[in-house]
Amino acid sequence: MRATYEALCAEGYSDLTAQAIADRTEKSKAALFYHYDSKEGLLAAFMDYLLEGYEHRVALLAEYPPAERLAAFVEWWFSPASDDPTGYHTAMLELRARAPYDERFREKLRASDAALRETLTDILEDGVETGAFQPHDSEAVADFLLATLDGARIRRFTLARDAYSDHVRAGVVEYLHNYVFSPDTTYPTDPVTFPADDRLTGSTDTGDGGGGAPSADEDAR
Amino acid sequence: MRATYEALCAEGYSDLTAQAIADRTEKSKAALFYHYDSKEGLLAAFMDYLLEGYEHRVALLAEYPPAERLAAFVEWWFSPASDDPTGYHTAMLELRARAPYDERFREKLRASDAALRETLTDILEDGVETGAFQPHDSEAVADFLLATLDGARIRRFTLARDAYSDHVRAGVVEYLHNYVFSPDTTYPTDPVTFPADDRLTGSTDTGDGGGGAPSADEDAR
Amino acid sequence: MRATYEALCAEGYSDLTAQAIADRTEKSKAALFYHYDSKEGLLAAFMDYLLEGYEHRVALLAEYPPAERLAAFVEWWFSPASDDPTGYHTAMLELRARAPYDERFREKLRASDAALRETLTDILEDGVETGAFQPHDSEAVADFLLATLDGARIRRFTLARDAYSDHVRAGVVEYLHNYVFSPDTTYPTDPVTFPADDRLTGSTDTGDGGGGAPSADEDAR
Amino acid sequence: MRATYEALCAEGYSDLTAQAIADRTEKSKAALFYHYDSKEGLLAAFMDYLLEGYEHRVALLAEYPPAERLAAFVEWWFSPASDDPTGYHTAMLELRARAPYDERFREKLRASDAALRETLTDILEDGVETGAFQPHDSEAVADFLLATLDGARIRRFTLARDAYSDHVRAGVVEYLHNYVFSPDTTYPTDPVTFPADDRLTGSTDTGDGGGGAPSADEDAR
DNA sequence: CATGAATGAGTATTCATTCAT
DNA sequence: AATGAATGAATACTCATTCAT
Repeated sequence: MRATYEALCAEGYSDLTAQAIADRTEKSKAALFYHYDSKEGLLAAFMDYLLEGYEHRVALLAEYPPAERLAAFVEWWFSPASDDPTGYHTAMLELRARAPYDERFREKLRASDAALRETLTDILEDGVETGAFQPHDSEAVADFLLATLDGARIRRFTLARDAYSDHVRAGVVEYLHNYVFSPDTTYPTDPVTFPADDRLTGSTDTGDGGGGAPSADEDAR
Repeated sequence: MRATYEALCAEGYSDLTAQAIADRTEKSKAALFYHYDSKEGLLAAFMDYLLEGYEHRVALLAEYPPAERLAAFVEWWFSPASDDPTGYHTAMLELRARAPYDERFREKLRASDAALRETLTDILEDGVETGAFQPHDSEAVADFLLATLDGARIRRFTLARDAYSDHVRAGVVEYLHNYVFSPDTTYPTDPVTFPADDRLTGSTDTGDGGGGAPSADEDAR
Repeated sequence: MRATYEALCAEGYSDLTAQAIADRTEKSKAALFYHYDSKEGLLAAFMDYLLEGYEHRVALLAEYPPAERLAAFVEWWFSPASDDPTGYHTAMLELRARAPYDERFREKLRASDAALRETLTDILEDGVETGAFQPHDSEAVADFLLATLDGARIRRFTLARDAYSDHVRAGVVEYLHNYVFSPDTTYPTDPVTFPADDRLTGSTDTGDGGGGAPSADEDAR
Repeated sequence: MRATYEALCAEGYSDLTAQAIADRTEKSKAALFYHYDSKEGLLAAFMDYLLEGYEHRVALLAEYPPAERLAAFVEWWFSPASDDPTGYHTAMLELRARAPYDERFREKLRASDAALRETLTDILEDGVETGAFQPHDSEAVADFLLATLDGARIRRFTLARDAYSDHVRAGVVEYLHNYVFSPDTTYPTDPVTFPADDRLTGSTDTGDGGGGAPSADEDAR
């Protein structure tokens, strides 16, 4: 899985070869095909692996108050990828772009999207319950936020124009204050960091989160 | 160019072969390489072609009042692609995803993005001038809107979940009323249609707009 | 051996993989190589196994009168394979075709051929002794008959033209009457059935013959 | 076609690789796939090529009297292959053995078989007309003869026991005298040689026939 | 005995690109 | 300007065989 991750970052999806993955392993290319039925099968497994990781990481935030969690989630999309900024997200974008042609990927992508939406709606509903958020249609808000955050991230790394991000972040914060937060709730200036997937990053630790290379595609890695 | 468009729609970017393009031409594959230095060069030319088309089409809207133009622009992103919904957008997304690996594409993409932003800021500033819009930071608004619209479209066709779009559109309209429109401006219920690129669609004409398969990537086709 | 037989029927010789054989076993593929030095070695053993079976089955006919045995032998070649008509014979034909390239197979094939010829010459000589057959060169007759019968069977299943068989059978019967049978001997209308190899068929028994899927290649299975 | 022939002789069918064919060409392996859609397609074309050759060669015999032609045909099956005795026939046998698995081959094989049968029935009927042959069922005789001749040839080269051939030939001649020839017709001692396919043999010439490597499978090369 | 894991050496096929004509 | 033919370099996937356990 890790070799797959690294190869994906380095080569991108469409240039990804079985050899490139094997090269990042101690095993041979043939070993890959012994364990997975095909390159696609391997990638499907990889997507499952990412999703599992995402769900685990989200769970780590459960204790925090809704506003804090929401901010952590939002900031996560804007955080500069540490290791391989373009690499991973680009690869993931290619993968998303291939989904329409591949049944298997489409499913995985949907599952990841569902996970992201659920994360958001959970937070939003929690907030309403605790009174931190005003009553609202959590599904609608989640969809709007995801579109904006997803679009912002994609644009950031495909256009390599970090400047855009500030405008979008400001817009999002404003939106939240206007439609989501209760009058006395404010957007946390320095929220918890959304935990990174430390199975993929060279050496992370932390317990409170860690920086990592946050990001969430439909794949919600 | 048209053959390229069709091949791209039919095969997707990563499956696109020089042969597939030539097959949609009266000439041979070798002729492609006589006129373009490489497959990438051909695609770069195609992106230029799209951009030209976009600029021409935007110009057609110049006469309309700002609110009308803004609504036309917004709706354009949500319009269901008539001909080949997935095909074209998917291909374009793949292409965008490849940009980080290709200098040439990156440039084209930036140019397209600039064109889109300029379209928006032009409209926004026009609106402020005519009083239809309240004073605001047009660059910030443009960036926020583009992120949201782009994200919404990408998510629509990669996840094939049309439902999302309504939530996003509603959010955008709300946003416009809150931050852009003057108190007495309202979002046009049935705005002009953003003109389609009739060089690529079977046979369009119109002057007022035409239906077409609107869409605008960073590529602003 | 049985797994080998089944795999051979199902896959044909040239598509036969060690895995396919192992799959029809309770053991692993590696176990195959523990017991046999190579795939070819396994097949060589299989050919021995077939030959043994053949010899055992021929012995069961010893009691019958020569004309009866001869007819049983002849009819055997024309009998429609019950289970897997094409499968087995085809596989065997492939195997025979590979013989020229493999010393080991060639030997086995010769042994099988020798067994077949001996069966025939035994019958023919018995018949001369008992007076049922006229004096003749049993070796020559055996060779002629085997060529005809072998050719007929091969043509039947490679061309899938059952019609041919009747012409050949008629020709053979005529030949026998002319050159082999004594004036008062006639070709038995309903001779004993040549015994099938009940180690390979689902569950046969019989002593008097049994139906089975008779056939005899040079391999004389 | 010639490279295919040579590769087939040298490697056999199941070991036949595209590379092996290309190696016998001045072109590259890729060139093979430029001209043929697949290895199988190439072989299918090869079989057509053989059939064409066969038909052309048969035509060359048209002038000879029936008995002469019949003997030429019969002897052809017994003629020792000059160039590559085992090679070619073996390869063809493998190919025949693969036919049950391949629609395309099956068709070609049937066509070849039909050509062989027609050759025989034509000769037989001609003979009856000219009075050289007694009246008989030419289809039945053709089927019987083909089975015997085909079986004889297959057995000869898979068992490498030339001795058998004499017995079979004698049987065939006897059969012909008994069932086909008119009382005053005799089997020509030294008939015309069935023409070889000089497109495949290194350097043939002759006009009367030439020795070549006669043989006729269902493939009737 | 048995096996899960692993692999080296293939194999057909693809494709952007070239080039003689 | 155009092309049919050709190709080198890849690429996913296969398989008989090995081996540590």
